[in-house]
Order: sequence, then structure tokens, then C-alpha cells
Amino acid sequence: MAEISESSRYQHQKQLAIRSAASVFAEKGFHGASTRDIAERMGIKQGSLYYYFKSKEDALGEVCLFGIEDYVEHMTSIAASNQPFEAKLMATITSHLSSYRERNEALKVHNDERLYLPEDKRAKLKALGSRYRQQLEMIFEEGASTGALRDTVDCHFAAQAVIGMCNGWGDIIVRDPDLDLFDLIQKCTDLVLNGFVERRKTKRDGNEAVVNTKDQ
Amino acid sequence: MAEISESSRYQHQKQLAIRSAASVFAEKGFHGASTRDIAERMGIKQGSLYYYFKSKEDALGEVCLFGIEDYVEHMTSIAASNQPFEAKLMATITSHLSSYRERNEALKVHNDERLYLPEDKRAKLKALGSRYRQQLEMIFEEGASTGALRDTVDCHFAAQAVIGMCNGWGDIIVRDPDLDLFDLIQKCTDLVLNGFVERRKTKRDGNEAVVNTKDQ
DNA sequence: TTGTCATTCTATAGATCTATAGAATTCTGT
DNA sequence: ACAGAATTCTATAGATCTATAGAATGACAA
Repeated sequence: MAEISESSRYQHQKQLAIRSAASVFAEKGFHGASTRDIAERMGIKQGSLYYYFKSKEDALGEVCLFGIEDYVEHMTSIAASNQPFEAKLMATITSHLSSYRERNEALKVHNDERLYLPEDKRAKLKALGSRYRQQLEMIFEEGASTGALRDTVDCHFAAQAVIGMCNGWGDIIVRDPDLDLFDLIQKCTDLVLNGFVERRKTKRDGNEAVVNTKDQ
Repeated sequence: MAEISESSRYQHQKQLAIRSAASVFAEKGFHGASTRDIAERMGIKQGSLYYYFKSKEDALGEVCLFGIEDYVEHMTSIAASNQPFEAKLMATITSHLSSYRERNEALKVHNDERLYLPEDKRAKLKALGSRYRQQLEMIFEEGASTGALRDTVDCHFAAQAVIGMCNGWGDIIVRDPDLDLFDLIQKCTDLVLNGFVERRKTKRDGNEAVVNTKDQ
């Protein structure tokens, strides 16, 4: 048997296969990429690729899952944490944008190509994506109920907008490796919290800002 | 007169060809779509399509241009108008999001598939897209200099973020025709201006802040 | 009607591409 | 070193797909 140590070799190559597929799919798109491209990037011949993937479509499925899975897990732990709202929001944005640096290609493939999967394979991804959005939505709801946010805020809109904005930056992050991620995270968080309009007494070092100052 | 009505037939069919290509490209992606798909949607046979397009790639180029051109023109007229900053911002968001309703498929194709064009054909689109971003950037700069915005705002970031957010909603708008666009526009504008955090007496009825002693 | 031009059709060459079958090679434990 | 299992290779069937050539059809002026 010795399946476990044997599987180490297999697993290693499988990981390489997934990363190679992610790289090629990200560059050429699912339909624009050929199995020969993927195999070549991996260093094997085209036919050998089918030792690791049942089909090209199967490869896409695995890449998408790889791209989104721990990014969703990370959100789960953020949502379950005890940080105040603003810290959770910043952690979410940090996680989201950083993902594009680390496993950039696979996440990009998930975002751009997942709709080419058949319905049944897309179901799991859809569930993961929905959970991500719902958890972010709940973070906003918590923020509203604790007074950190206006109570008029539409949390569904808010979650979707933040995700959309982060994904928009994702394309740029992937193409420009020199971009200052830390700076970007700060600015995105600040935008979502405060917008671009001047705010009187904007620093929230404590909560007593409520007390004073009406309109100027 | 004969010439016009003759060319009218050709032009009519060419428009139909572009729209058919846009529809198919939007649904299946550039590489996933076949010239047979496009021709069928148009109601002609595959080979006949080459009477209107020099190549499949040429079709993509025309679709992308169709998708972006008057959307960029619209931005130019917004930027040149005399409205105050906030009105310009809202007009921009309105124009951007509405585009996804009207010529949704072609604009989606431009955003998702234009990178499959060869460098030379992409140049014109790139110029148009850059101009769009720069004009939005200048709107923000104007907003900052007139005091409507914090003067610390990074206008390049701001423009990019707004575009990214709108494009993110674009995907959703295209898939959900029942979505309330007016409501969405309001919320997006409000987010960009004010963020989600409670703001003391945020209403600007317009007069007070603008009138006084800032030179232009 | 007839000739001319515009538009569409049929048929196909030539180039891919996916997936499979079976042979060849490498690895691992004994 | 050997046997069996794991991994990779070669070769190819079968199915596309793009683009072109030339025939057929339709529209219209004279």
C-alpha cells in the first residue's frame, strides 16, 4: 500500500498541474487555453495531463475551487472573531486584496471563468461565494446595530459593493506587481467608511463624537 | 438616393451582425463562441458572416468599439458640463450603470474580452478607456479643489475605485434585469461621497460651502 | 426582360483540439 | 536485482473550427 507516501508524489504533481492550469487559464481564458499549453507549462506532454484531470472542464473546476476555498475560510474566521466592525471590514479588504497577490491566478480564473462550468459543478462554488457575501453582509449588519454605521445602510448593497470594488482592484493588482497593497487597503477601507467628502471631526478615537457640533 | 438605400441594407445587416456577435461573445466568451453561433443568431449561414467581418478577431474589435464608444462620449460631455462636482459624479455613475442596461452585451464584451485583441487593435480602445479614467480623475480633482472633497483624496485611486465598483455591478445588472437601477445609482453615489459611517448633518443644500472665497 | 451588382449559400481545405489506448519508463519495497 | 505499481510517453480517432472559393439567389435600373 504505502499509499500515503506514494500519494505525496502524486499530490505534488497534482498541485503543479492545478497551478499550471490556473496560470494558463488566467492568461488565455478557459476556451482560449489548450491542454497542450497547460501540459507544457507543467513540463509534461499533453496526453499525460489526463492522469491528473478527468477532462479540461474538470481542471477548470479544480482551479476555481483552489482559487476560492481558503479565501472563503479566511472570511469565516474574520466573521467569527471578536474585533469591532471597522477592524473586521479592514481585515476583509486586506484578505480579499492580498489573495490576488498570493494565489492571484486561480482567484482570477474563479471570477472570470467559473460560468463556463456546468451547473452542477458550479453549485459548490456558488455556495462558497454566497457564504462569503452573506458573512460580509452580517458584518455590516452588526456594524449598523452597534452604531458604527448609519442604520439606514443597505447591507446587501454594501457587501456587494465592497466585493465588486475589491474584484475591480484585483485585475489591476494581478497586472501590476509593484502596486503598494498596504496603501491600497487603507484607501479602500477609508472610502467605504467615510467616502470622499470632508467629514467634521473624522477621527474616531472614541465614541464621544456624538456629543457636539451640529451643522457648520 | 439609390446609394443611401443600398448602403442602408448593408449597414442594417452589419449592425445586426455586430449585435449578434456581442450577444454570443457575452454569453460564451470570445474563444468559446464560434462563427457558426454568431451567424445562426443573425439568421445567416456561417460562411456568409465573412461578408461583414474580415475575421472573427475583427468582429471582436468592432463589438468592443461599439460597446465603449458612446459611453466614453457621454463622459466627455459630463466632464465638460457646468454642473457641480456631486452632480457630475452622479451623472457619471448613472451613465456607467445605465450603459449596462442599454448595450449591455457589447460593453460586457469590451470589459471581459478586449485583451484577446492584438496589440494594435487594442490601442484605440485603451486610449478611450484611459481618457474615460482621466476625465473622471479630473472631476475628482475639481471636487477637491472646490472644497467639495477632502483635499487629501487620491484622485487616481478614486477614479479607479468608482470604475471598478461600477463594473462589478455591471455583471450583476446584466444578469438581473429586474434590478432597480435608480436605487442602485443613489446608493453608489452616496457610498462614494459619504461612506457608510454616520455623518453629522451631512446634507449640503448646495449654497453654503461653495460660494465663499476660494479662488479658482 | 436583361444585365449588373449586392448578398447569401454550399462545400471544403487545412489547422486545431480533446480524449483515449496502449507502450515505455521510472519508482518503491523486498 | 526483481516484481508490481505509478507515472509519463507516443500515436491517433474523431470532432471541431476558421477562412476561402465559387455558385446561386435577390434587388434594381434601364
